[in-house]
Amino acid sequence: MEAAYQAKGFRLFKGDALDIMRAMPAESFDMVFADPPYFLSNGGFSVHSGKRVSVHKGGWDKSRGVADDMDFHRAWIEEARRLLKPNGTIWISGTYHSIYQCGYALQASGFHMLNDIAWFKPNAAPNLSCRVFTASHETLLWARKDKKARHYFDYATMKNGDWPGDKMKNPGTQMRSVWAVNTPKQSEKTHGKHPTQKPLELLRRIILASTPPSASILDPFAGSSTTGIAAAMVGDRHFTGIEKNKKYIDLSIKRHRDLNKSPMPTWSAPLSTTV
Amino acid sequence: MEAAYQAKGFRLFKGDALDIMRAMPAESFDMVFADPPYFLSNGGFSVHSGKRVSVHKGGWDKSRGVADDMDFHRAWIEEARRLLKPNGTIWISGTYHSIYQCGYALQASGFHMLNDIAWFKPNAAPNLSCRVFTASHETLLWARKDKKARHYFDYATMKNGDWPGDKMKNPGTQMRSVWAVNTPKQSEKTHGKHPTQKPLELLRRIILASTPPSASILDPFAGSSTTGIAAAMVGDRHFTGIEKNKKYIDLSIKRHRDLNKSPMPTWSAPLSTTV
DNA sequence: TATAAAGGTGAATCCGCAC
DNA sequence: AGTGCGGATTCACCTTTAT
Repeated sequence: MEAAYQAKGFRLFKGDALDIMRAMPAESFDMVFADPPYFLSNGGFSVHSGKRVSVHKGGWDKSRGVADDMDFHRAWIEEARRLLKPNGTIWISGTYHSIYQCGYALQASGFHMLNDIAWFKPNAAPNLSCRVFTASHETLLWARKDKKARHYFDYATMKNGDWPGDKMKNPGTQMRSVWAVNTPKQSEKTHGKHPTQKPLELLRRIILASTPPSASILDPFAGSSTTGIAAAMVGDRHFTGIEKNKKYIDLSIKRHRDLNKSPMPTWSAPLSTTV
Repeated sequence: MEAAYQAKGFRLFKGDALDIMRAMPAESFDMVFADPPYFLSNGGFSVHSGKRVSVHKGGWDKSRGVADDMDFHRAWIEEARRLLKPNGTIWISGTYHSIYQCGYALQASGFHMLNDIAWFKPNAAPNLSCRVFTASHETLLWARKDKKARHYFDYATMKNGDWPGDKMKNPGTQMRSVWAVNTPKQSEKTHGKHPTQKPLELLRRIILASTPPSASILDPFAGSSTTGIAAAMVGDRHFTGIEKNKKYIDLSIKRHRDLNKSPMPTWSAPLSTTV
């Protein structure tokens, strides 16, 4: 299996997430960050793959769409579990369209939930229908491989670090399960934009919180590789991304090359290494 | 079936939620609010009921506890669905221990998710282990019976109403999916306290948002009946509560009688009826 | 200042099955 | 039968922050 792009601490594979994950050796990663696609079953996205085999044996879903989506989420989550080191952790982001399926699949496949995070987006778009509340947050799940495992958590950096723009974070107190982080500004979109692109600040926080230096990180639905860019900016992390769409592979490569043009890392080292 | 307590717009049934729900006629309620128990399967709480029959046919849960809990949630959620009027809605509250199972069961049984709300608790207890983020929010799911239904939503009151203490709510703008509401203060606990007692302010918001005047509301896990007390304070709502524990039935009755001692309702009528 | 908080960790203990 | 191991449970202790 050949990488579509390979650089120091940063490699990309082009293709189906499940196929490529299955070709990787077990227990390869310290952390997985995944922002899985949703609306698999109805018109919105056509991410159906011929390789998707139905493993859903419950049959009590009244909605075929929900059951199909659940098959998909169970499959990639179990594969991610195989690829994680014993003390590794997984992050999954999503809205209510997919996060309840992912959360249940996570717990059902043996993961032990550590936190669910409400990522509050102060600059989210208003609701136009005026029939529901304005969706202004997204959920992040954080879990370890099983109840007994010992995960990494940089408590000191989370508590004492600098978290620009987060009005919810009281300096010098514990970081809570609600984070206020704006969605990417125009300055982060100069290369073009993936539809669900995450802010670098969000990934910075996730990487610093849950991975030690030299950790290896997998993002099976990499998009424009915000996870990898954030890892490179934090420094001393090994990123592996999988992305099916050539356009986003190219965008990822461009973002990484542009990053390396500027010799100085954008972010300082984790606070905990100096305290 | 006889109510344990009956007053104007407020009645309580004592017993198992599933049993009592099954004895009620279909399409009886405009709204269901439920804060279901969790940790059903392990030692923490002994809420096991001999009546619980395993209907789980999937078998792909690696954890028996997760599968057992899922059986329970599926059963009461399907019963709640039967009891809802066609345009009725359901609210479910929970932490990550149960909310992903509830959310998936909701979607799998045909409900259409309207919102998930992150209820941020600014005064939540700190985390003692220092191994994870401080859990300071709870999730509320809001869904209607199916995709085609037409639900009630008091947009104007949510947008323009007075929401004391919520630093996230910008006056005169749409209400968002993140709410800041403190957990009950001592003044609300004078009668004693249910372990998961919700603040009246939270239920006030839920009732005003999702029920018109004269609506009938069911809370199958009523606890100390915060839902019913809030409904009485909002006014012109019919509350039905189910609670298994005599201690909380008694507490509920006491709260309701004390409320009626004060002749003036605590809250003014919904803003939208006067605007 | 004392208190409360549906807490998390990890070592010790207990239990049940395999050899 | 006795030993050994893995899995499940128990419990003392860790340490924080809003009120």
